[in-house]
Amino acid sequence: MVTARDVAKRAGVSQATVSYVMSGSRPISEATKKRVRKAMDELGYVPNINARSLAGGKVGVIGVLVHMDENTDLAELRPFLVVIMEEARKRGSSVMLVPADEGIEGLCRMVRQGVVDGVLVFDVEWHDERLPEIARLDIPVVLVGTPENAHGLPCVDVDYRRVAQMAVNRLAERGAQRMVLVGDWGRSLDRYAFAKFFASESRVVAQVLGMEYEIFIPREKGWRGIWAMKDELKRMAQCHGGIAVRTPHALDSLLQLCVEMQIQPGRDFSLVAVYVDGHDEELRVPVDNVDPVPQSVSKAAMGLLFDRIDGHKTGERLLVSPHITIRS
Amino acid sequence: MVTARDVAKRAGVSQATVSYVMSGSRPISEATKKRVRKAMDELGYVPNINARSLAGGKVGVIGVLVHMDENTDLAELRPFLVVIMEEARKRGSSVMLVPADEGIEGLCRMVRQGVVDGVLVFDVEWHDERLPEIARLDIPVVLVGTPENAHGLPCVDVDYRRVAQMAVNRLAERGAQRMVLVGDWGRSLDRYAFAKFFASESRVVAQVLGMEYEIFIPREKGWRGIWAMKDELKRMAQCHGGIAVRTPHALDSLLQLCVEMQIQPGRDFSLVAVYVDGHDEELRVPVDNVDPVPQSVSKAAMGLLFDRIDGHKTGERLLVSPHITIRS
DNA sequence: CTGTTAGCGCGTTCAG
DNA sequence: CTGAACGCGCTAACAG
Repeated sequence: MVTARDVAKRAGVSQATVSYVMSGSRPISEATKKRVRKAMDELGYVPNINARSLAGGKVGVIGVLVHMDENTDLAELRPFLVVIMEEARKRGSSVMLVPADEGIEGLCRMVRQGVVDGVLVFDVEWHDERLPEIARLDIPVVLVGTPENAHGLPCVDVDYRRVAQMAVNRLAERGAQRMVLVGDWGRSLDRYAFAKFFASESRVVAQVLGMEYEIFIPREKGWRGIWAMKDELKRMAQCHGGIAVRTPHALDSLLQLCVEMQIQPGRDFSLVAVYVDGHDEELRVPVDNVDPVPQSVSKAAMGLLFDRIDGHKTGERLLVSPHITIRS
Repeated sequence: MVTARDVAKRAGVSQATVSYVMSGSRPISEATKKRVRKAMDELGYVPNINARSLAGGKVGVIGVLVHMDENTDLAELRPFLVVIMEEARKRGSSVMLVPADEGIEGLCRMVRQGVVDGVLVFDVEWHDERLPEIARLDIPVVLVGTPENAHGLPCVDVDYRRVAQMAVNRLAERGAQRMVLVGDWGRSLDRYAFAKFFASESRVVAQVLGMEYEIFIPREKGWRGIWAMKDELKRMAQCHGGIAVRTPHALDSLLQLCVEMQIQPGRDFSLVAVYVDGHDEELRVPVDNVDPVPQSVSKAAMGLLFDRIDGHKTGERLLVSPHITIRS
């Protein structure tokens, strides 16, 4: 293993100088900097992360706390993860997945072991019992999502109110007098802020616009849950109502149901769904969508996290604007 | 931070003794062991991973090299990841995702930095140019997949030949005289061993059983690619042929096409798909499936990896048996 | 501007 | 069976 001492020897400086060249925490003359850099290159030097962290430096690892059980859809996590890893790499860090299913002991252990510089917390619930403990951890943390009480932790989320507004407005534009919101199986509306406020805000907007408003929560997982919407769908087709779908899975099933019932979204009723741009390629028909911009959300979250890690206490709360695409 | 020295002080022993109690690398009397353990619990002691690794121990981190770009389906990775993290946790390790899209420099850096004890390599291609370099890394590595030349690295994979045999046999059982293999968009058949051998072996089996054999590779992503099978599907319904589908995505689209064309799988033609048990809940109709048992594969891979990490050089190659479920 | 030195927390000798 | 002492590679405070 090539150590900093080897580099120092080769560059004819002290080992500490090598360290300062890397961290920049002390002014070093251009000449020596260049010599040291050259020596590093020639020897293929890579600083040992463990030694660095032991001596009080950064580890270069970001922890990402996520659910990983059978019911979670890792596909939804993908756009977040892609950006997170990209941003991490830009700053010379790596990403570590921390499963959240067995409580946060794992997280606590990792933090106390000194494996991570900071943590991004996903799947933050509206009433999230983990937060007090996480807040006590005393390392940089950013929540992705919105809890009722953040316990002083910074949050980043998509502006769920605007998501709802955009969706409902679109249905109204298309002339719907009546709308149904299709939720997600197995998750109570009150569990996550996004679902909660999407529902409440869309109800408000619908009311303001004089639309009838209904919520449909599938009682079963997958296709069967949506199948139960059959009658509702027929009704929507008769009155040319509007349907707002909150998850890609539900949308897929709904579209299948439409084919089966020979009902055509866009013609027989209006349809808006919340899904990430790009998912439309999987769809058989164009469906207007509000993109919850996971890329922007995670980018913002990483920005905040690295600010914290670097010692700057910046903003506490960030709401990212979604955007809508008309495809029908 | 609670250190081993603190524990030692409280237990009335030396720091070294604490270390020995943990590693078991030297016999310690039951009495002192108990005292030390108690002190650890009372203080909430967690050994510092960085110090441990610096002193020559393990880091407790497993790297997982995966593709993370727009085209990869993270959902397919989930069953693997779930088991990997479970197995890692059982052995007191954590899991680190290493993106493979920008080459393996990232991996090399991490290994030399000493961040990981071992690496699991996913998305191993048949001709994989990364392998020589990975082999030179000189840390425990296990490949998940099958390359033409493993460069001495151990591999774990599902027995793709048996997958093909099971699928084709099932179609034959159902009386199909003609079969079509539906592949995956955007990936050449020769890129991954699984696709390659699934195709070649199913062709062989079909031939032996006297079936006509055809391969269909979608030319476009998502729904549109499968749409092009329209005529073929009609033909299959006429002669009651069989279709074997290699990916869940293609299966979903195919089922939609069936609804649209009022063709019923199981009645009008026979259908077998490769998908993980559990995905059937998302399906509108029951479809026989060969489960490529990602759980078993990753469990085996982790077993091999930890053997390597612990210094035992065990088996070089492991093929895990798939299993078929008749649902129609 | 640079060199010297003292730890960081743990594993592992070597004396007892 | 135990305890003191050394060193892993690096950062940061202290001296020039």
